[in-house]
Amino acid sequence: MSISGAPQSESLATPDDFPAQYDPAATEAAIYERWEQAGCFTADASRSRRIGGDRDPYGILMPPPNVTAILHVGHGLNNTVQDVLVRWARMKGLETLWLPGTDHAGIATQNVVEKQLAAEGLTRDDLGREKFVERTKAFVAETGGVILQQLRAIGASADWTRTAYTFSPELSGAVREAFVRLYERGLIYRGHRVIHWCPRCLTSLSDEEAEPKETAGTLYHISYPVADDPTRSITVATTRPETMLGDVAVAVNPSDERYMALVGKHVVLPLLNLRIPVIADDYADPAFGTGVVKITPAHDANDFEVGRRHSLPTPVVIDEHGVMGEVEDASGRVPDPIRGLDRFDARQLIVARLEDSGRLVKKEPHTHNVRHCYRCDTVVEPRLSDQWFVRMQTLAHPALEGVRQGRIRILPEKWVGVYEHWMTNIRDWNISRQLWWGHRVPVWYCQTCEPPNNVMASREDLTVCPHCGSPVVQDDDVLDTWFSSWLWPMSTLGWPRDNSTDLRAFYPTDVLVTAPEILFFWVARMIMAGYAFMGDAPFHSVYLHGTARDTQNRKMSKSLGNGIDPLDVVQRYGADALRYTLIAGMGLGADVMLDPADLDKSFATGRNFATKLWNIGRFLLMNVGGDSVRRFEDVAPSELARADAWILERLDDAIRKCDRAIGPLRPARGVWLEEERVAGLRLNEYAERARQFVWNEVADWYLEAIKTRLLTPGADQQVARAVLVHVFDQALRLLHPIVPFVSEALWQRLPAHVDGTFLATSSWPAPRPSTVADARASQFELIKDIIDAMRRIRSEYAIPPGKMIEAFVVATPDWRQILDEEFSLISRLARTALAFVEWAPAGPAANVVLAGGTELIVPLTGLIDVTKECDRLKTELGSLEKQLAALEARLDNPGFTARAPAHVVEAERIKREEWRTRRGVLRTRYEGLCGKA
RNA sequence: GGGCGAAUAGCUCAGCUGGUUAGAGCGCCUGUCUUACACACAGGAUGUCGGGGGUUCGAAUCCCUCUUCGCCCACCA
Repeated sequence: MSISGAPQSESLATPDDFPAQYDPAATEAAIYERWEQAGCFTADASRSRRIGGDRDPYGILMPPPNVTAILHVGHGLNNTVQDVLVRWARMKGLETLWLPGTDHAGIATQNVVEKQLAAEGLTRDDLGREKFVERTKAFVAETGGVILQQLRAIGASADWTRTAYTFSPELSGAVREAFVRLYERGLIYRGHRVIHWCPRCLTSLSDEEAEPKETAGTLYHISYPVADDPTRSITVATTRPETMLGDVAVAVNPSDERYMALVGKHVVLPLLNLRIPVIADDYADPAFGTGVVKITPAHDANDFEVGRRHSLPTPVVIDEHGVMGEVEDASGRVPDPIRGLDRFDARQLIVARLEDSGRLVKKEPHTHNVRHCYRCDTVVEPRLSDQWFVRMQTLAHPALEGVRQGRIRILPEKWVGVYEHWMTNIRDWNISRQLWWGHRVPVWYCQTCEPPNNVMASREDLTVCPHCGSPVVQDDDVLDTWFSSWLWPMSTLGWPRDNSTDLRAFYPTDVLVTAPEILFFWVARMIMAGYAFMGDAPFHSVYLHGTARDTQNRKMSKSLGNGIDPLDVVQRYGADALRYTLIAGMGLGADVMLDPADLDKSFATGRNFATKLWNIGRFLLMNVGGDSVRRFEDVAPSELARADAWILERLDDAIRKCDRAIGPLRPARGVWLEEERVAGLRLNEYAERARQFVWNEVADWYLEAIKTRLLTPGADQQVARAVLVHVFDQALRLLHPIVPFVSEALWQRLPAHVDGTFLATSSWPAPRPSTVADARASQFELIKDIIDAMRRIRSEYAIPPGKMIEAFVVATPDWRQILDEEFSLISRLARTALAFVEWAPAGPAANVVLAGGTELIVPLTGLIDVTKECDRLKTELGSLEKQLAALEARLDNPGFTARAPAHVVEAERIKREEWRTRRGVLRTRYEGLCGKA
């Protein structure tokens, strides 16, 4: 079905153009195109109040997916959450910017292109740096950003006119500016130390990029004979025997009495027959292994520190590829059969040799953490090298305070502790990568000048030295991808241009939505950059959502093959079904469980809901059609029927609850107060209340209640139509952020729709000002109760659905009149005729006591077996007695009446009276029917 | 090793500051093609709220402890 084209006069639905099954495939793409063409998602910076406009701004920055990525369910989840918030804010009347973009993803993209080259039998070295970068650029230009197109299919209402890219000229300028500023502040330095190195990607990695994985390894105990006294030896324990070729000492704890006498003496390094000293250092833990630790400064970060403290040499025996060799200061340390071996093969050989020479004392299984490259999973090798580092401690301080003082909140709150712990123990960030794909380190070296003039960080490319005029060369390294990502909230808005309109209009933004995995990689660093460069946090809320998992609780991933393709879901059930299912199934921070093997079941919730919504629209249009409808605003309160009053009250309640679930737009006073700090962002609660309203209140009750009125021409018909259209319009608004497509499709067909207007840019509903409770609304509750009660009784006694029965009502005159007026409604929905009596007739009967003491009596003569009814009454009476006894005991308890809040006690008293009445009724019936108990 | 979190219906989970008879979706059972919807309607069943102890008039909710899972951090070679 196409929503465009058809003039209003023809919008009266026929079964042909309005099938019972909603067909998202025929609807969604066209709607999205119209939104985009109409500029619904384009933010107008000039309207931001911050630069003199008429609206409060609202901003969300899309976590940029890798430029080579294709959409997976994690993206779907992440972007759906953002889209719900953004659409909500937009409807709330804020000038809303959702800024999309991609990340050039240094290692990841380089790996992809290298794989392509490998398929052609080439390496990056065959091409050379320049050509390789050209090729990668071409690859990105050709295939990159597919994911942004895919995001449109799930309805993402991002401002595509502002799409950013971390490697664009603008953002590259920001990267360089940030680097130079930090360099000038002395916060970036060149460090010579042991860092994480990936021997496959041939680059260094930050601590965060080297992921620890628990591994079952072996702890080898090796005996090192004491020099000059071959009868004695000490035993060291290591998991990496191959590094012993680089040993320069063994360390014991200075307080360890076992080895005190040996400190200052030497031991002989097996295999090499090298004399190395025994040193005392606190690093050695007497309780671990043998208490002796071998020191290999070039191949272990801790050993490096020990070596530095004791001025030890740093022989390098493993090269950049993870192959054994005398790389640096290691002359004679790598004997022939070992040289040229891969590190793991070398381990085997060395262990074998130690075994042969009797030096291997013991092998014991040992599980420990081994770090792996986060991009290619290769075991990371600690490597001594020169890298660029950012001093983090000064940057961390304001970012830590920002969270502690409530400028920023992190939800769910359990992550606050994790954040604080990381921030207080923060270590310097290795930002240089030995890659070709990325922002080149903006540092130039002059061969002629003396330090410190020979090293220059510059905003502009340099060719000659500004000091001496000789040619300069640029640093070969590129920057960590995250060094551009951490500037995202600023760089995408135009930083460092101070006069950037977007920056002034939208910084700081509002909510950052992402997965907890990148809390340190990205979120914490963005906060630090925000304070460092803008003097303020980049957002006030961090929403960390869960992960999509399969039925075995495994994270969905490409490598496990247990993923769900969101586009597949969109194609089968529609984007709305995908979105609704994800939102409804996701508590704050909780994981979403989906079954990749049974999409039908996984997405039934969303699909069914979209269909239900569709059918309500279908009902409305079949009844109201193209006829003119009275404006709801023109309907006087006195014209409203009880059902109208009731549904309007439910609508107000739904709006309030949805608003409360989504929460405050931002902190009321700029800083989160204790009571609002955890408020909102409960999107599942919002979805649930909205669903309840539409399904359980509008569809199940209101629609059923007004069917007769809609079919009966007259003034009341017009009232019913007006209320129905109004209520459904409001419901569509309420649901639009979650199910944008079907809601828009239906909204466009509402009788009063003005051509060219969109639900996406219409206003969010507001509850009516709360007034005194409408008595007629609560009267409708009683009618509902009666119908419910009748349905239960009918079902319990297996009365055939078609059979009309009669019930007697004992009620006060007020209620009697109300029920009399609603007779046809009750009789239609409960298939029961009501007769009014002063007291219950004799004979077997079912009865129910309702609000206001109204008693409903259904004679069962001819319908049931008396013995059975006696049993049933007895059981019911029994359980009532029990519950009543407990209730009475509670009310007799002086502690309860004294300490419980008054309204609780009052409620209990009322309940006691109701139950006592009910007990009396049941007893009378029982005695009348079955004799004395 | 340190820190944090979770355990509620067959499954996935709500249940916020302790207070009517603990809820939803999916699944299951019974009935129904009731003129919007069988992707529906009406009704129904199922819970010692992980075990134990404590605080309280009152505990799924607060405290302690145990068990089992999960997450984060950490240089124990």
